[in-house]
Amino acid sequence: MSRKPGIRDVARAAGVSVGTVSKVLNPASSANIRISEATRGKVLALAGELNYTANYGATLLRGRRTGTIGFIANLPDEFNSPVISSYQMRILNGLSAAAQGKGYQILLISGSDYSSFLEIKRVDALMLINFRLRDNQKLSEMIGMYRTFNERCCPYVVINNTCTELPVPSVSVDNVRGMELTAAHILAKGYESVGFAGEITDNLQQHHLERLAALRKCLRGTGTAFPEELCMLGTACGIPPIPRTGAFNHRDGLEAMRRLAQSGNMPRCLVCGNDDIAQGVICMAAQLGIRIPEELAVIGFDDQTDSAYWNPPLTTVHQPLEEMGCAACEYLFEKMENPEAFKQITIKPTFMERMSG
Amino acid sequence: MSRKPGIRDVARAAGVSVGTVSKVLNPASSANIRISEATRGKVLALAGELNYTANYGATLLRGRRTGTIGFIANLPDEFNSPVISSYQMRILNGLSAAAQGKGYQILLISGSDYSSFLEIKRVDALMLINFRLRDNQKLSEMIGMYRTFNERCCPYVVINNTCTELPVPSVSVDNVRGMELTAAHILAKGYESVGFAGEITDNLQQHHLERLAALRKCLRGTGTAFPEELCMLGTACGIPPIPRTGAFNHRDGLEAMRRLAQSGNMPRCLVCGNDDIAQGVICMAAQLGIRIPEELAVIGFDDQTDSAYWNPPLTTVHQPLEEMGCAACEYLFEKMENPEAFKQITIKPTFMERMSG
DNA sequence: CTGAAAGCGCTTACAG
DNA sequence: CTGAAAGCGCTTACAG
Repeated sequence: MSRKPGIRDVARAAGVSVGTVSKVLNPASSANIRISEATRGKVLALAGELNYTANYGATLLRGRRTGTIGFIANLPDEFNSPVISSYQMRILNGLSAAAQGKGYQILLISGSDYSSFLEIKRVDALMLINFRLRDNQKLSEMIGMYRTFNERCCPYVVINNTCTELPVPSVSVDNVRGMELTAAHILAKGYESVGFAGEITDNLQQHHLERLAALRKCLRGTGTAFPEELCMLGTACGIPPIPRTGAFNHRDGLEAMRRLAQSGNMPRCLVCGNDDIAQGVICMAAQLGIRIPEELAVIGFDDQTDSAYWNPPLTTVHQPLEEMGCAACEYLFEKMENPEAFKQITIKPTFMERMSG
Repeated sequence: MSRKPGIRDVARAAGVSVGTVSKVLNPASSANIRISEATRGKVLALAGELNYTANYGATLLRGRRTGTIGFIANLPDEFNSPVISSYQMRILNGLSAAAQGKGYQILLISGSDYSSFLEIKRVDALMLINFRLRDNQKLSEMIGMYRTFNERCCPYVVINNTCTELPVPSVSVDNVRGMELTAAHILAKGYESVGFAGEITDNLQQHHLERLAALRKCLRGTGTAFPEELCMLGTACGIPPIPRTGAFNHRDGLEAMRRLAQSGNMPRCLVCGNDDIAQGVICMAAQLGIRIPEELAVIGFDDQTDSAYWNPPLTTVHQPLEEMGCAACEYLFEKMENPEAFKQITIKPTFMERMSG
């Protein structure tokens, strides 16, 4: 129950000054300072014996390294939920693995004033996941923050973002490439008609829009039918908006599938905005007695950790989120060394052909 | 690019002393101190204008609140992976929601020396997820740590743990209750024979063992067959151990199902140690042409966030992990107020009847 | 090679 | 009601 030992306890026990103890324990910052082996040994031994570890607050106040990276786990207000899903988790896992190697820990930041964490020196760097919605209420606020970060050379990085207003250090998946792979697969399989299932909501994620546009471009002139009425996303498709629950989209897939079946105009292949939607689609198809892949091919996007074990195993575009988290973390470390470093990293997805399409 | 303003900048701008600024900005700790409205207003205005926020290191060094809760995300060495899965994520989401209300953030701690984070005052409290394996190499180490924590009245809490050696503050799911609900369902459905699919490995999780034992007890004397040879877990079942990949168990389900089918001795109902295993089981059943639930009923445990959207939607025991994370967090807050507080909370699971069994 | 001392940016008794 | 001053536990020039 005794107080945790401080540096002066170690100093007293070793019969040296606190300054000497500090020098022994921080060899890096006192590289040009020589300490006798005898003293060093004594101090190290006593520090170990007393189980001494430096007070975090004092270290912070003097040094500059917090040893922590901030991870912004917030979802947009529209999502109406504090819950993070497997998408963020996979990025987090990549970040975590890279950070661990350098002795860094992750601070999960919630609340809106992210930038203050950097300012008050509670974290050394910031990783933000950007859910870009078609209509982003907070865009100007975010841009202001990015601008300040850029001016001050703050180490930050944004995952899956593109920002036309100013250059933002980022790690992003190549949506166009993902759709090229998907289109190539569709053509190889010879599916004669294609539909798309995205988020059924007014303010959907830009990613779904980008993927749809890229797929449309790839399929143009190939003879594959890809009509507007087979694209179930947004609100123009006639399905009432589906309230967001966290970062989950299963219900969007359920409803898209139901509507498609009702319409009697079913594509041969349904490309989904993400795996969640594909899961909803498959679930509803089973209820409706539509066989996958014999009657309907289903293709996802993301490749969640368990997509290979679905019934049927999902054919999908693998978004290497773990790698992306890892690459983002390495960029952050580089930026801490060299504040001028600026990168926009694009990661190529791969195509996972499995059973669903 | 100018330096971040400090308390003395605010003091200078407002024409008062730093002490006064501090008092204005920390009304709680200076409750019995009166400050004139004029001064207060001036200080507040200037602080806002300069965008002042207290330096974290200095605050820590003086105060005692770090405003952060440590979350131990480590998996046992056997898991051979730094990856956290949706199980931990759900607990984290519960913790996060509760912490947010009090302005606390979560520090994801990896590495082995958790206790030092508490000692050096880098976190105010610690939440540990305990993966209890049948043979826990680190048990004595953990017990030593728990003992120290208990002696010092440290705020810590363990999720899903029971420790016979000493009392540990905890939040745990009631496995027995979960199996009572499962058995009641089996009897109501009239399934004449039952099997069990758990982890196929030497050193499996205690939870699977407990659930199996509880189910056995519940089914005894009911006329429902529950023979040893239909229990696919551990290594006695004859399946070669399946290497762990993170916290995922899909392959265990795959193999259990394959073996059961090969043996020609298929139960009418297969209870699974968790949802991952159930997913593997369903996936393999589909490949083998075994219809669920007509030929084989499958029941899981956990109720993952997407289990309701599986094909078929999974009948499973809902483990309220979010609530558990939340309850654990509230206990932690209580413990910070009152170091003597000691709780062992048991949470009752509920049964989710869906389509798979 | 080692120690005494200043100071990081705050908070908090203690005076007035 | 406000200020001057000590001190939280370290690190780091600066002497010696």
